[in-house]
Amino acid sequence: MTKALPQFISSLCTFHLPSWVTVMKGSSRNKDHSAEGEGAGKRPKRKCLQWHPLLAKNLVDFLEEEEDEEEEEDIDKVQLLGADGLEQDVGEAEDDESPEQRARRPMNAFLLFCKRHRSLVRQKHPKLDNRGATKILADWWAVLDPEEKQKYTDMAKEYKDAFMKANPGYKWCPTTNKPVKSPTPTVNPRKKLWASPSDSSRDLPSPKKAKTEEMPQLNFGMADPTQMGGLSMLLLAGEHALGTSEVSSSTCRPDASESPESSQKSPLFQFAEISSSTSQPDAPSKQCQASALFQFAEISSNTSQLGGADPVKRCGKSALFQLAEMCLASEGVKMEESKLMKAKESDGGRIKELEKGKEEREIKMEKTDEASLQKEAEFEKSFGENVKDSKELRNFEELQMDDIMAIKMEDPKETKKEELDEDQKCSHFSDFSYSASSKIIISDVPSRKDHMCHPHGIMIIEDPTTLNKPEKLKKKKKKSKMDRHGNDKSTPKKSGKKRQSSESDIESVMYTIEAVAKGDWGIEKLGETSRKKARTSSSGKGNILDAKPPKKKVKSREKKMSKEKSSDTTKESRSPDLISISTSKNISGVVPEGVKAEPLTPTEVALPSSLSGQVKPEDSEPHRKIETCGSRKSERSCKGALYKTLVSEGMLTSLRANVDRGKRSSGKGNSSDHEGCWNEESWTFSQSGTSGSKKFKKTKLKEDSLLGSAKLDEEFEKKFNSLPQYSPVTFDRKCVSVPRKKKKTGNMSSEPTKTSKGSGDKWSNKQFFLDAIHPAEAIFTEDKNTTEPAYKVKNVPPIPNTPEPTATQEPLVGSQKRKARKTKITHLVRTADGRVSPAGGTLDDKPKEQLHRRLPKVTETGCSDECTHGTEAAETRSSTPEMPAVSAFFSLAALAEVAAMENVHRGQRSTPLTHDGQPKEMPQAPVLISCADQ
DNA sequence: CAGAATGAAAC
DNA sequence: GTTTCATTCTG
Repeated sequence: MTKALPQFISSLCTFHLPSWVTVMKGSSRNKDHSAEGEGAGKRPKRKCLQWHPLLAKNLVDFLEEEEDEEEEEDIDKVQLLGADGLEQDVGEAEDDESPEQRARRPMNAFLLFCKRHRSLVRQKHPKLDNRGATKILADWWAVLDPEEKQKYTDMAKEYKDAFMKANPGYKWCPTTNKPVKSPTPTVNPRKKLWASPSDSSRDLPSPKKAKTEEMPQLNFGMADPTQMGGLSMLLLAGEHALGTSEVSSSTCRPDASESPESSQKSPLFQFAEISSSTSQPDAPSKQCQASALFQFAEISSNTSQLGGADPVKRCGKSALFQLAEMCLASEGVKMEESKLMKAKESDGGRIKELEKGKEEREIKMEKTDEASLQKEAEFEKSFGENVKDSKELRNFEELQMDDIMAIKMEDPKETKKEELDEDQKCSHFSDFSYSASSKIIISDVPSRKDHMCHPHGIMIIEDPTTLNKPEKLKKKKKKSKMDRHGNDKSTPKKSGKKRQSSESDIESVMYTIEAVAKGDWGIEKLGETSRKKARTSSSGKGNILDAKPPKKKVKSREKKMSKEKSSDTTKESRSPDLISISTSKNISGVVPEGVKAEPLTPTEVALPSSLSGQVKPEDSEPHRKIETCGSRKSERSCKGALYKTLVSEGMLTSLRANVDRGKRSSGKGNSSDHEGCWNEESWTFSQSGTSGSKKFKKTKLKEDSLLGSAKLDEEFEKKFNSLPQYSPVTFDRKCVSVPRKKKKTGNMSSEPTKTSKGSGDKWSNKQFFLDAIHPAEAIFTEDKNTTEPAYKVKNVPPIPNTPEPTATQEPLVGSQKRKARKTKITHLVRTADGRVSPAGGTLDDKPKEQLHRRLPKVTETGCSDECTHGTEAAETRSSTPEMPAVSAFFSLAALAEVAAMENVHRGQRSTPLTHDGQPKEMPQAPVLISCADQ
């Protein structure tokens, strides 16, 4: 059972929203979903948070129920489930179910590495089975640069520490005692759940925890408020969501504020602490921890349980939640802004940016006031109505969510109507979104600097290289911006600043966005952007692509809104970027004058909506609806918007997931093109993470977006994502002579097959290709190919690794025996193939030496997605910087993916692989272009 | 479900 | 020193 459940869960996770949605509809069935979503038919994998016991449980419950009733009112079920799950999680957390739930022991460095690179390996060697892949991974690991390795080791340690904190009593494995899981512990003090705060809290006191060392360090106390940024943001968001009451005081963060010590600790720690600390307060604490799915469920359920639900909301991670918040955002905007301001200030955010942000804020504020007032009024009304309908929904968010859900549930008709409504909604949304965007911008800027906010963004925080980000952004947007600039210049105030420095670029972008936002907000000004969008969209052939982009935009906007509040999920992060991008694109693409403020008429506003609507026939009507938008419709529209957003997102997530999976599957099976493309993409995504900034990988993104999983989870993921991912090429290179064979492990005798396989692989192809190009140092070049630009730089930092490290590394420890044995053997083999290294001794000397050259991180390769942008991104690359821009990339990447997907479906693919190593880029690029330009 | 890998913990 | 188990999935 347990296993099955986990997979199931995992599958859900993968699908996330989409799956959810489907489920909602009733189609569902996990398995089926997997099939659908995955397309390739791969198994659902569970990426999500397997290790999260709670999640598992919840999910399971959730799933089960869904399965059972599926169609019925999801909400109800969800509620039930949610309630159960939550309660259990929270309350029971500890003993809880014991067996299955026991937290999984934290992964060690190698496992992390494997997790992160397995996909790559698989891509490279589609034919290999996991075992083979594992072997290769082991080879890579062996070759991996000490420094790089250290990263993983550190991460593992951190992870472990956090884990331990969360589950003080956790015992790894009772070696002999198998009962470890539930039984032994009787109550098991250790729940192992990351999230379960209660547990931790409880556990902490009593237990000494396995390792005192860790314990002492970690105090429950929260990090400093300032540093807490992210958390504070979350909290705020949550509060905001809840009642929006006076969060201001909370800025610092409600409960857990305490130990400053933790401040320095890694986010994971903090989260752990927080979670633990939170646990005490109440049930609410769980919220955070609750899995995204769970949250969703709850939300969908309407928050049937007010109390229980609340907590969840706070987390606000879930996309839905955020979306809901978006709607509410209008209200909260002011509040948030003030908060943000505080937070930012406290953080000591950027001066310039802050200033700008302030200015913007002010502007917003003004406009916002007006717009917000109206909107608020509408929303309130809608909410009120909804409340009635929905019953007891306290939170607007919940309400909205419910509505959405309900909508989905209700009927196709409804959906259609909603769609229509959406148009109206769109108009509203556009406004909101704009406002949101403006806010977002602000928040983003500071956030980057700060550390905080975005859950994912956190990663970014640390990196000082905010500059890089800007650069990336610049580059990415430059194109569009370039155009804009001309226009923008015309824009008032800030124009001067914008360009001046790289930062200025970002700023400029922001600016443009803001300007747009302003325009939107200020009805007076009218959304220039909206117009633009409309045009763009209109201009768009109305093709699917076109249609999607608009959606995305909408989403992004919405997300932005949400961000403000929650500033959480990766999605959000993306969305902002996307938004910005989209906006920029739009702007550029659209009329230059747009910026200039021409009053938008409602109709125009409608246009965007129409865009979205284009897909459907009803587009024409939007205008009318706009009029109606007033009360209910606004709400409905909102819902619809949310719904769409969700769907779209879900689509994205699913697409990504598919892509990921698809790569594998496809890779195996067929089209090299796709594979290449996908692979690269995946890389890219992963790559972005490398820098340490948070990059989102597809998977993670997926996860994040949908789940908004527990903070810890998120943190973990973020961190995990941040871990550098190396391109296979690198390894190959490192290994070069030796390596490949190694990989094959079987090598001589056994497995030529692998090699042969490898050759077959895309990668191999690429490599070959690369090799051809740059025989000697293909590696770097390879990267280049993929990403072209940046790699080198990274690589450059050559590290003089001396052979020593190798030797030093060698020190086998622990399981060394096995290792030694195996390794020796392996090595021998390897040596045989390539060079002979001392059989016994340092096996890897050679490889290591080679390795020493650092592996270029794959990071940027992903950029390729966006082609144009890609290069830019690559630039960012070099130092594993924070890659703030990454998010943007990501978003772009996501878009690209989607586009690619579509293209694929269409069959348009540009010739993929044919080109050098850029297969993926190629295809994507066109797509992007289309999207962007159009 | 076994199994490939590594690492860490618990015996 | 040995045994478990963590992740990932194919066969």
